[in-house]
Amino acid sequence: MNSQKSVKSKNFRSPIHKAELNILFTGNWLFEKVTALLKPYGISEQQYHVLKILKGKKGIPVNLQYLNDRMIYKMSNTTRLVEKLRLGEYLERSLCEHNRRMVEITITEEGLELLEFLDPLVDSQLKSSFDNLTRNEAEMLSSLLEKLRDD
Amino acid sequence: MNSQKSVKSKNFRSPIHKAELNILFTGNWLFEKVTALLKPYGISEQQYHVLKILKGKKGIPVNLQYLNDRMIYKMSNTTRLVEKLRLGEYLERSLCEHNRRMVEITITEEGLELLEFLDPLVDSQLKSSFDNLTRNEAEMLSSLLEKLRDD
DNA sequence: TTACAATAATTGTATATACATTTATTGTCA
DNA sequence: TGACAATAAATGTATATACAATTATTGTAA
Repeated sequence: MNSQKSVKSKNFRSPIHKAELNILFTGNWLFEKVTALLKPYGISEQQYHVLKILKGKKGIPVNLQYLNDRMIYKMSNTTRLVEKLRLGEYLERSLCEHNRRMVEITITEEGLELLEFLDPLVDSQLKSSFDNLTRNEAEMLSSLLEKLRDD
Repeated sequence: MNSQKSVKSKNFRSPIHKAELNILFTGNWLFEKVTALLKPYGISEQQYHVLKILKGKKGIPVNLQYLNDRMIYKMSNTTRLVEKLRLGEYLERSLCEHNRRMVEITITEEGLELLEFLDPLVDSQLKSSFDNLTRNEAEMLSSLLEKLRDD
């Protein structure tokens, strides 16, 4: 197995190389934790993320691009990912009447109920994952990462 | 397309949720950059990473577990990933005589030459990706991420 | 020494993902 | 209006990944 808790390499060529590996490792570390937590409920991290976005829209329909722009990983999955959630009846998808190239996606009551059950589990796991950081440190982490990605 | 440059959500439930998304987005953002850079040369980020590890060992053979422990993503790929690099003659794999359950993996001259060509490309891209951060900020980022993952 | 547990790697299989191509619809301008 | 570009989503296909099961080898204890 591969617990991914430490970056094993010791002698980095530069702080940049070290930071890069730390970001990649930590991202995967967090992703695996949430994935493992959701697995028994037959839902992937990506699917959970989509439901959260839909819930955030409070019933206002969104199209595929809107979801795709907010996904952590890439396009083309989104069509199939949404289809899987639809088969589970966690969301509904219909043609947009004003522009029939687009679809209108909304979360269902079942989807909201699933989130009501899953959210406390995910939140408490996330909280314990971040146990080592203060609120302030988490904020500093965010601002460094945002500064890094800034144009 | 999905440029992944910004975390779109504005109203986070907590600094922890915000930091989590920032880590995942930034990790993927960096991963995609390196992947795209390496793609024309027919080598994946993961394969590049394996070659870097082997080069770091300076000829001392390693087994699959050693590689796997240092990979960003998971096991079982490692066998096949190494096999692909072997087919490209970038590494050699042989049975360990002292313990024939294990394999001994070393980088070849071709592998080293490939790195000599790719490293400057990857390094300069990484440098420009981190252009927004000072050396100090990159170090702070690493220490925050290491503190986060710490047991 | 032999049976059985532990270890290292491989293989099978289902699912996920990336990328290019295609289909359907709408916008636009000659 | 009609031709063509642009847009939104779906589809085909190759590759990557996750996970379980299997194979081969070694360690160990009765």
